[in-house]
Amino acid sequence: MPRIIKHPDIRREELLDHAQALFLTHGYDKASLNDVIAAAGVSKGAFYHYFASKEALLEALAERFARQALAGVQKILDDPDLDPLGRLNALLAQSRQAKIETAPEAWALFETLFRAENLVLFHRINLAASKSFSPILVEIIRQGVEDGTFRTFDPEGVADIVMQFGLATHDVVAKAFAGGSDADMDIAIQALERRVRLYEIALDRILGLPDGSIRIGEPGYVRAVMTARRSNSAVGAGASKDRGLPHAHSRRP
Amino acid sequence: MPRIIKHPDIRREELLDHAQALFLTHGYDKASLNDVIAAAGVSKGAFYHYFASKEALLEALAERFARQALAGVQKILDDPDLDPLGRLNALLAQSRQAKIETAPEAWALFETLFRAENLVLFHRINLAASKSFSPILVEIIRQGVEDGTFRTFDPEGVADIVMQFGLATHDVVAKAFAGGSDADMDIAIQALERRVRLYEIALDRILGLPDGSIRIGEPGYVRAVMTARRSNSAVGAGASKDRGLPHAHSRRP
DNA sequence: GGTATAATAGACCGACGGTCGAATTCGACC
DNA sequence: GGTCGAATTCGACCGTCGGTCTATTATACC
Repeated sequence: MPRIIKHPDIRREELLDHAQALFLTHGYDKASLNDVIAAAGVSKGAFYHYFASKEALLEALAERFARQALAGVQKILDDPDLDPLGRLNALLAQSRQAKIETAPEAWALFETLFRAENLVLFHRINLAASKSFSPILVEIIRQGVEDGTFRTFDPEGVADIVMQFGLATHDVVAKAFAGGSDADMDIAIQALERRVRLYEIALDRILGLPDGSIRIGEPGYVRAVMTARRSNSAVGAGASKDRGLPHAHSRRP
Repeated sequence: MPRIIKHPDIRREELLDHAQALFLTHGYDKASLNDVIAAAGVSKGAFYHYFASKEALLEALAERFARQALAGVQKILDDPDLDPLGRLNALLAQSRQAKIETAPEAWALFETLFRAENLVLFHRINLAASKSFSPILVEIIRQGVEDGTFRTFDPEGVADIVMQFGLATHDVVAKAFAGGSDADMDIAIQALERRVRLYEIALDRILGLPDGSIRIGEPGYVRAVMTARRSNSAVGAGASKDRGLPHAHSRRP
């Protein structure tokens, strides 16, 4: 076996890239370390030179996600023309945008794999993301309270609720995909639109705003997301039961 | 090894009991099947006679939890004298009561173990519990909307939010315990009381009720819970780093 | 008492995450 | 350009894991 040496940062990023792809498509638990190093074309020793454990790899991946997410909203945070409500709305809109664009691998194999297997992965990502976003949201809400836009006594608590709603949306979408037929799909889409509207109004009221102030997404955006994904997965994944892991040996179900 | 035969239902419950204790104290992932069968005094063969897999054991455990929780609120559901708001409040009060009383093992070893390791376990329990409780909450809210007590267009969504708040409280409590010193503790308690009040008001407003209608817990209940737990754990668990699993062999960290 | 079936035991399996010492390459300094 | 220590890479190896399998014993029923 020829020995290949790359710049440490490159190797590390490569490992993260392949790990991300495998974790998203097959789940953290089911994608083995051997899968990851095989995909990355690297030996065990090399892997453990960069990461202390499989867990540490997960941690690093979650951090990278959070960092990217934070970078994605930097423009909104820096915009001096936005008032707190405008900033909050921009943030929510960006967050839904990110849900569509990032991690297309996950969406591609959504129906069979999403829920149970990616639990751990998403929890870690959300944990890291929350840690980054919580202070930002808190500051926005605090400013809004100060200038009289928002009325609440607990900015931290409201920030948590905002993030909860974000996660819950993700959950509900996942549940809808798990459903199945196209007829179910249509019902699910309507339920989701309704849910988004509910979250908007709930936030309005929690923040003491007139109904209709908070806008998570334009009407119809759920349908746009879901139909887009559906056609993607029809092309890429098909109905194959084969998980297609790069294993030398088969694995029992 | 002498051969012991017990009534099947007894064995099954015993296995669930020991699994529950081990899963709660050490986490689903870190408590191995060998740990479980050693604690229960049963062979591998016997275990796999009752459960198809470790995963199935987790599933059964979650279902048992959900069943017990449901039984715990049956009186509230059957009470014909309660109006929707009274029933919802009674349910929320009972839920917080249950959080204190059930699973004392978990509370006893809270600070070191709770969060990361029980992720999977709690997710399954919550999944099972949600499946049981969701229709109940939906029906209560639906009735409240019908008789004009509540004002919302999405009972299912509101029910989800109620359950989310329940989970979030659990999360926030966990985070507080992870803290440490008694000084932190006091700050954490105040933060929690504030959070509970926020959830109350948030639900009031989401349901279109006057502020102060929803009562999750009397003022001071958070402190009561946390100080009670603290003295328990001081007696039972101490500061030992030894995890005390019934292993024949040591396990690397 | 025989016999089918449920229950139990535990040796065994392949895969897993992780460790380790040896081998190779790189960068800095002379 | 030779030398040397650190960084990097390799892959055989380890103990444990969840799970399978065969054998054996208890139980229920005829």
